[in-house]
Parts: sequence; structure tokens; C-alpha cells
Amino acid sequence: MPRQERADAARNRQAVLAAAERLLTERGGDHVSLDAVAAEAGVGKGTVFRRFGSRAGLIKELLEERSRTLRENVTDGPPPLGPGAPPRERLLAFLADLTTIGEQNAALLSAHEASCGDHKHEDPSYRFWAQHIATLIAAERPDLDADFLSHALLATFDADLIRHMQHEGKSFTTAVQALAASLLDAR
Amino acid sequence: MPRQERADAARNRQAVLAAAERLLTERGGDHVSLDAVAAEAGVGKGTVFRRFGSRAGLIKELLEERSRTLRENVTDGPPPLGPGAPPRERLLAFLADLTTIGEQNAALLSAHEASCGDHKHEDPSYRFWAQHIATLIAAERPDLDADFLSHALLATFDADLIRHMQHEGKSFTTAVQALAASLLDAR
Amino acid sequence: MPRQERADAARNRQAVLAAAERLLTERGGDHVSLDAVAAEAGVGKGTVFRRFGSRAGLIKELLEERSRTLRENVTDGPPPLGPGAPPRERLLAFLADLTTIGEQNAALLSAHEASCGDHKHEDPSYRFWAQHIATLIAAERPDLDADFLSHALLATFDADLIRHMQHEGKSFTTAVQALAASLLDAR
Amino acid sequence: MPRQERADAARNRQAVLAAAERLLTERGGDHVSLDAVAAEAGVGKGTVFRRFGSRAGLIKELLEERSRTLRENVTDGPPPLGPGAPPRERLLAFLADLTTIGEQNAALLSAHEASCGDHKHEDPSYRFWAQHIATLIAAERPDLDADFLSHALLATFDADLIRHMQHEGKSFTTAVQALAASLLDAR
DNA sequence: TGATAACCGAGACGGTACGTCTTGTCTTCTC
DNA sequence: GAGAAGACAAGACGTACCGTCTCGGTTATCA
Repeated sequence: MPRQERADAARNRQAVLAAAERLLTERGGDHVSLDAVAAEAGVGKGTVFRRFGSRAGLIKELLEERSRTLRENVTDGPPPLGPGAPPRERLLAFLADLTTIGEQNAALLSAHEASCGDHKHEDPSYRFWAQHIATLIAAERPDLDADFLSHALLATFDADLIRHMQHEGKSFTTAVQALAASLLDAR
Repeated sequence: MPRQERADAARNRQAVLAAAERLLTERGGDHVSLDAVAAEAGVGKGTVFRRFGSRAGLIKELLEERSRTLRENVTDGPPPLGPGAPPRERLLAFLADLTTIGEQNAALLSAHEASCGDHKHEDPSYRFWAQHIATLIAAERPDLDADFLSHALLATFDADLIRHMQHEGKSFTTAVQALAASLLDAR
Repeated sequence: MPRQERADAARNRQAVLAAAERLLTERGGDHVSLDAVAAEAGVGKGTVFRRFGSRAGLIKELLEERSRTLRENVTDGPPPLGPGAPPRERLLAFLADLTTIGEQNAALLSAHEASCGDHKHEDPSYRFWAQHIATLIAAERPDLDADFLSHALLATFDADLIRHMQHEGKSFTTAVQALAASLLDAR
Repeated sequence: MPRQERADAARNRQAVLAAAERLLTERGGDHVSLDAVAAEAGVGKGTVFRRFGSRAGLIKELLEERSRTLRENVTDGPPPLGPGAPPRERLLAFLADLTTIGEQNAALLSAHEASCGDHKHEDPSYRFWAQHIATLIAAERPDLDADFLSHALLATFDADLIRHMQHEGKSFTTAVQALAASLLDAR
């Protein structure tokens, strides 16, 4: 039986995540060293690396924390997010939530892009979202390339683009919904 | 009178660009230091920075070299790329060419993403493409959010996604064309 | 009354000593962290530190374990090691035994040097050996600087030197004996 | 032709060496990080590592700087250090100078021992001294184990021992000379 | 052709961050 | 409640890279 996480370990884990988010938000996706995160969290640098392995691991975990609820709702929750609703409604509801998360965490997204380099597709979290979207698209429109479109939709979750929309006073959520609706409704 | 580029300077410029491309292609978008580029080109590191200013500048120039012809054709060339053709045809023709460039230069794209960080929108080259796409979409479908859609379309030019498509044996060009067509034809 | 060592504590103590020796021998005096020792012994790291205080303490204890018999023989044993024999014979007999221990524990010696840093002289074990040698030299040759010579003799107990001799197929024991004899017999 | 050392490089080299010695002397052989050396010298950490490779490299170079003059005198200088004098005189003169260097640089010696670990014998500088001593001993006393004795003599160059002698108000130089003389004169 | 000014190669430099490692302490969990 | 397990703080180490800068030596233009 894998011994459960110790109390202090859990506390530190939270402290590091909170510190990382604080700094990333304040100083922008880049310009935040892990030394600084460790110092801000009041833990040693070794602790950060032991727990998260690398910069990428830390940021990935931050994003997963943000989206864990959505992920659970998508798997087990009630419609329209969870199973049961028609694919079209599920997809739009899902995108509404995911874009909201994106809008609220642009800095994290930006850091994630920078740290992942060229390995987005190997990230289990990314794979889950893409798979979910593709499945829903395929269910609604078997004639489309659901796989490509799922990646294309996720590609719009770009920190730059989100900030651009916010700067223009437009809703990223609305825009993505309209895009998805267009695709599903295309002749 | 701004003295024109010296012969050896031009030679070096080409050598650096060629070396950079060679290494980026061989070793993947990342994992290529400018030291290595300079060495491969047989020039001093200072020369690289004097000419291109920074890693981002070098890669940007590589991409612009690749797309210069397309850019000229879009501005001054004959239809359907250039002015004169209906917006729908111009857009599809343009995307066909741009995706082809993307497919042939995935490594460069990937390096570009990594080096630009969060400043994509300030890149004149990017702005030109986005502006061009937005104008054409707006001309064809004034009811859509042409600005957002132009960025969404360009967001699909992702090295990861392109490689994923190639790996699956699917045509990135075709997929993007279908996506664009869907948008323009949406009810 | 100091409660006597518990059975499991004694078992752990032995396990740690055995593990430390195994690793030191395998991987060389350095390159062995106390984490590794603890893991090899199948105990927690805290246990190592509680028992031995520090890296230096652990290694010191290992060496003392190796030389305990010699120490007892020197103090209470029969001649020529113990009291009773002429100083010259006692010294040569003592060096014969000590060099043999050194030859068989070069890895430990090397670790000891590294961990003691600049505090060799404060180590009670070292002081005992040095004192013993100095006393014997002084008894035999009051005209010499017994104090210095005792340290000089012990300085030859260097892991590097021992390995060098073994590599050359020469006997460290013999060499040290010859050196000591030269000193005692010098005109 | 190997391009010669640049002016600023030479300046920095000196600055680093001077800073290292200052700190080592002040704070003792250990307790000096390379970060601190770099800061004290007013150069970047990268500079220290580029030039000296490692902690050991830096300290080795410091010692070599101290003994370069002696080394040159031994090779090319006038008797009694250089060639020409009888081996006995050469050895004693050499040891007189080397012990003096040792006495004046105990802190460096101590740092050297700590950083070299178990690789003393691979250090070209050490090999040179040992070879020189062994050659002289062999010339004077072919019946002795010159190789072992050279290492034994060098083993007395121990920071601890030197400090012990100084503390006792005894001359390390004199003691080593007496030891060497004993060996050469032994019956 | 010779001078001279721009240019170049080579690479050292400051600086920053990363990820690894180690020691000795300290907290938690377990028996 | 004692003792084991192992997470923790602290921070040095060595590596990698970037972008700047310096230094002579070359090149190419001008006199």
C-alpha cells in the first residue's frame, strides 16, 4: 500500500503551488525562476524539484489543479457537461468552462506553452481534452476530421490570443463557442 | 548614403541562415544553441548577433525568407493569391500556400514558437498574415468575428499539430482548407 | 541508568555499518551519500544520523571497529604488541598490524580523509595512535622529534599511496616498516 | 598558432586567483563556495568554471602558481636547486623551499586535499614533485624504495600537520629536512 | 597601389536559470 | 510513547545558454 502523503508534504505542495501562481501572475509567464518560487513558498529548492520534477512539471500540475473539477464533471458529472446530454450541448458546455479557465489563467497558459516546448501531445492532460472534444465532434459530425478539429480548437487556447481578446473587450468564451458552433453546423 | 551590404557580409548572412536551418532540422526546434549555429556556419558568434539581434530575430528571418515569395504574391501577384480574385478563393489559395510552407518547415515553426514567447502579436510578419486573413474573412462574411478567426486559423500552424498530422498520414493543408471553408460557409 | 541498546537498534546499527562498508568498497571512498547508505541498509536516513551523528562519525566508527582488536592488544595484550617488549619491537609490530588494516580498508581510509577535513588531530582514535607511536619513538630515540615523526608515519596511511603500492605489487607494510626502521636506526 | 590569452582574460584569471586565495585564507580551506569566489573577484560564476573547470581545478592552479618558480628553478635553475649539485644537497634544498611554500599556504593545501579526493596521483604537478624526489633519492641511495619514500615525504605536506607544528612553535621545514636526512643517512 | 575604415572570427565575459546533490534537522507515522 | 521513515531547508555544484563585448586581423573600398 503506497503510504499516503504526509501532512507537511501536502502543506508544502500547496504552498509551492500558491507561490508559483502568485509569481506567475505578477511577473508574467516567464521571468519566474524556480528559485524564486521556492523562496516565495518558504521552502527549499530541493523540495520543489523533488515534488514536481521540473519547471514543466510544476506548471502542468498548476493547470491540472485548475481544471480538475472540470475534468471530473466531464467524466462523472451531470449533463450538460457529463454524459447524457447531446454531444453538441456537451461540447459547447465544455468549451464554455474550459475557456473560462483559460481566461482566468492566461499567465499559467503562457508559462505552460513556454515550458512544454514540443511535447504538448504527450501531456496526458492535453490528450484527455483533445480526446474528449474529438469524441463529441465525431458523435455529432462523423463527416468531419474530428481529430484535427479538436487540436485546432485547443490551439486557440493561446495566452497571447486570450489577452488580445481581453484587450479588445471581446469575450474569448463567446468567440470559441461561435467557432465551434460554426463547425458543427457547417453545411 | 547607406552603404550597401558588403559581399562577405551577404555571404555570411546566407551561411548563418543555412547553418541554422540545417541544425534546426537535424536536432529539432529546440536543442540548438546559437553557439552551435555560429560554429556550423563557420562564423563568430558576434556575427550572428550583429546581423540578427537575437535568437528570435534569426528564426524570424528564416521564416520570412521562406514566405517572402508568398508575401509578394499576396500583395502584388496575380489572382487567386493576389488582388482581383473573390475573397473566398484568395483566402483558400493563401492558406494552401501557407500550410505548405508550414508543412515543409515544422522545425522552424517550433523554434519560432519557443523563441517568441508571448510576443507573437508584435511580430510584423505575423501581423501581416493575420491582417490579410481577417480582411478576406471580413469581406466574405461581415457577420463573423474576422479578427478572432484569423488568429484561430493561424493558431493551427503549430509544429506539434503539423507533425501529428504528418504522422497520421493526413494532409495539414487539406484539413486547414476544410476548416476555413466550414467557417466561410457556415449558416 | 542508561537503558541498554534495544535489539532492533543493535540490528540496525550493524546493518548500517555493513551497508556503509559495502558501498564504500564498491564505489570508492567518495561518491557514497548517506542517503545511499540508509537505503542500502534498509533504514531511514534519520536512523543513520541518530546513531552516528554525522558522516564523519559513521566512518570513524567503521574504522574503529576494524582496529578495536589492535587497540586492545596494544594496551593490554602480550608482547610484542603489548607492554613488555622493547620499544623498537613494539613499534614495528604495531606498524605491521596497522598497515595491514590499512591495506585491507583503503576505501574506508579514503572516506575518512575526505570526511574529516581538517580535524584529524581532534579525533581521539588518531590521537591514540599518534601518542602510542610517539611514546615508542621517544623511548627508543630521545634525540628525535618523536611527535613530528609519529604524524609523519601516520601520514603515509593514505588511501592513494596504499593503492599505488598495491598496484605496483609492492607491500605497503614492508615499506612502512623499512621507513620506521630507518628512522630508529639513523645515525 | 594557438592564439594567446586575451588581456581581459588574463586580468580576470588573476582576479579570480587572488579572490580565491583571499577567501581561502580568511575562512579556511573549506567554507568557500565558488559563487563566493566569483563574487569576490567581481566576475560571473560562468567565468570561474570556464577557466578552471571545477573547484579542484581552481585550487590546483593556485598551488601551481605558488610553486611555479620553484619548479622552474628545479628544472633549469642554478645549483643547489637545479642540476649540478649532488643529489643530497639538491633534495634538501628542494624540500626546504617546498616546505616553506607549504608553511605559507596551509589553507590552500587543506583546500587542495579536500577537493582532490582520491586523485592526487593523477595531478601532473604532484607527479612532478614525486618524480623529482624519487630520482634524487634513487641517485643517492639506490638501495632504498625511492618511489615509496617520495610519496611518504610528500604525505607529510598535510595542512593539519603543518598547523600543528606552527602551533607548537616548531619548524616544519626543519623537521622535514631532518626526516629526509635520516633516510638518506640510514645505515 | 597603398591607406583606412568597416567588418569579421574567435571567443571571453556577466548573468541567470536549471536540475542534481548532499548534509543534518525535524516532522510525521507506526508499532 | 519510543523509534523508524523519510520529507525538509539550505545551498553548493556544474551545465547550458543568451546577448554583450573585446580584440586583432581581413577585406574592400577610396585616394
